[in-house]
Amino acid sequence: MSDTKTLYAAFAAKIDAVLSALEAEAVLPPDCPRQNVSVEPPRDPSHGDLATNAAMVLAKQAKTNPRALAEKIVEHLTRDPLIESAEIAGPGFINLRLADTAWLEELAAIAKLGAEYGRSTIGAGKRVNVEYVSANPTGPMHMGHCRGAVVGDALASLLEYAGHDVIREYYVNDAGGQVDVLARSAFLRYKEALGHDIGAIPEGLYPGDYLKPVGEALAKELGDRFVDEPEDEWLPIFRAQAVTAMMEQIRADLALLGIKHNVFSSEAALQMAGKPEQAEKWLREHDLVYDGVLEQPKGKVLDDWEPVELPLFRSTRFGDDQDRPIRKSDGKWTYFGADLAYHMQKAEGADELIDIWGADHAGTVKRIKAAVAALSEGQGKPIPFDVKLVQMVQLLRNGEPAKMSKRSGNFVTIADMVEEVGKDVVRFTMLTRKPDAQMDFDFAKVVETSKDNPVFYVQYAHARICSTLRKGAAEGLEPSDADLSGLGADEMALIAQAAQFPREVEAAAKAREPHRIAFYLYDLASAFHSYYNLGNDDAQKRIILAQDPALSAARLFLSVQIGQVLRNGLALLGVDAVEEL
RNA sequence: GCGCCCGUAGCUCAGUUGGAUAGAGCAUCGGAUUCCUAAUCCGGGGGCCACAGGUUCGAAUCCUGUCGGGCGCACCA
Repeated sequence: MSDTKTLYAAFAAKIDAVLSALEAEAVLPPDCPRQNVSVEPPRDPSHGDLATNAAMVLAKQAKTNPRALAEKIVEHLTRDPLIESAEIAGPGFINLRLADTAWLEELAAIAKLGAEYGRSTIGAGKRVNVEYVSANPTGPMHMGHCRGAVVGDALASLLEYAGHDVIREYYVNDAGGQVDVLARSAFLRYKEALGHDIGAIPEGLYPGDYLKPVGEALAKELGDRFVDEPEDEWLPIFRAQAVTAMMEQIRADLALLGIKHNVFSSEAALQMAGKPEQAEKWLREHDLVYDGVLEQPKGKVLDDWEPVELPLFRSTRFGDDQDRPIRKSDGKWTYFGADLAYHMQKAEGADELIDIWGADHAGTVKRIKAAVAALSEGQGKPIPFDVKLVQMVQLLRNGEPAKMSKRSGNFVTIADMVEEVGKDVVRFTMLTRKPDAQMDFDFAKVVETSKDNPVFYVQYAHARICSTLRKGAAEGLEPSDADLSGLGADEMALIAQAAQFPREVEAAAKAREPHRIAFYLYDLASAFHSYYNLGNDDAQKRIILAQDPALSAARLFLSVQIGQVLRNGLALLGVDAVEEL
């Protein structure tokens, strides 16, 4: 698809071609490494539209100084009609200024590609499994899950847009002790629904009201026959029912944020299928699991410490502090033991794995990465595996930290949040900082100063474009590219900003950092607002000019394309591109 | 005590994976609406990129150490 190659990629290719020509002329030695050669828009716009460091990087190999080499490169570049000027600056940068036709070609590309403008093929043929949220099915989604959910969803969309085949997966922890606690809590609510006085919810059980409907449903379905039965009789039934109910709740909560997974994997099913046993067997055969006794951790006093022999994974071989148990002393799997088998299961259906975890699990990254590396390499299919940590969100309400513990039953749910400030605000805010830095989310502040929220700024730019088009149509002016000759420097600058979108998509996808798209959209919106406001100082610069229909049509055409890029970016973030505010 | 993450304007944060004179928003000061949405725009002031070394043509970015904040540290998930 060379005809749809985006502008920055095309110019990078041109410079590459020049370097090849110089190799042919023996100015450069053959096959000299070029991976450090960059072609990017310079930070300072006065340096031109594009800059390359090629001369500085390659001067040594050419056995000359950067400026001398730069002159040779410039000589070639100036032959290109799309390059208006090429100047050598500073220590040896080559600054290029592009001809208007180059920008107008890009504008045409946006018009032609529409929603596909920005889509990349860098991930073609790669199937990536992104696992995110994976909250325990013990209650509604709360703010502690929110950031990882939004970041994971946006990352999945971004990778898809960059050409990957993406699996959006949720791991359901329906096999551990927490879901037994859930079942016991549901049992109490069941008795309550049948008219028994249950008093206060005992310490250690989930006190939240959200289990009341679950208890009522159980009472309706099962009647009173389990009320006086021993736990063994009812626990599996109550557990299954409660987990199902919680997962329905969680799916509904995620839907409020516009999040949908396509695979839900059950930990219980994984264990039923004997996957952890298979993994253990293989690990033991390769001396990666052995029976041993852990030492008491230093720096922490444990009253109830007892040395026990457990099957341990040799994670210390991979830089971990301690070897890690894969089974508990009762013979059941630890979370880690099941999790490593789960990762092997995911690896069977993907070329690459990404997990989005909360930073409170940072301490477990080494062991799981070690296990995946050991198993996948040992089984002949080394698999790239990345754990992205999202840092804690400190949620404040009226200046006071809000509790976010499920056990307390006193938490701010995602449903509350979306109802109060809206999906778009929640999503955009979570994506307007890099995920590995802590953030404060002051509830009251977001509500009060919502007009200062960047999401409105970007949406306003889009809405403004829509309203301008409506206004134009009312005056009989329609966007058209029939005559773009009236477009000048102001318009070219705006196109240049839009033209960066494909680069940003690729850079963000490579770095697995969806927040970059949010910042880019802010910049693009800002460029459009500036452009729009030129018309306030100089009436000739307004988009709609009744006395000049050709120029109006061209400017409206430009506006349509800017709106398109805004829509494409907002779609990646899962934020609506509204037509009116 | 150990491991991981972070430290950039008064505040909240970006910084194109090592590039040129470090940028936005809020706050502050000063301007722009008989005119396409002023939820916007233009301009001023504000910096030892926590600190100290190192790597190189070049460091906020990479390495080492120190200080400060967060998270975690047996068979909980």
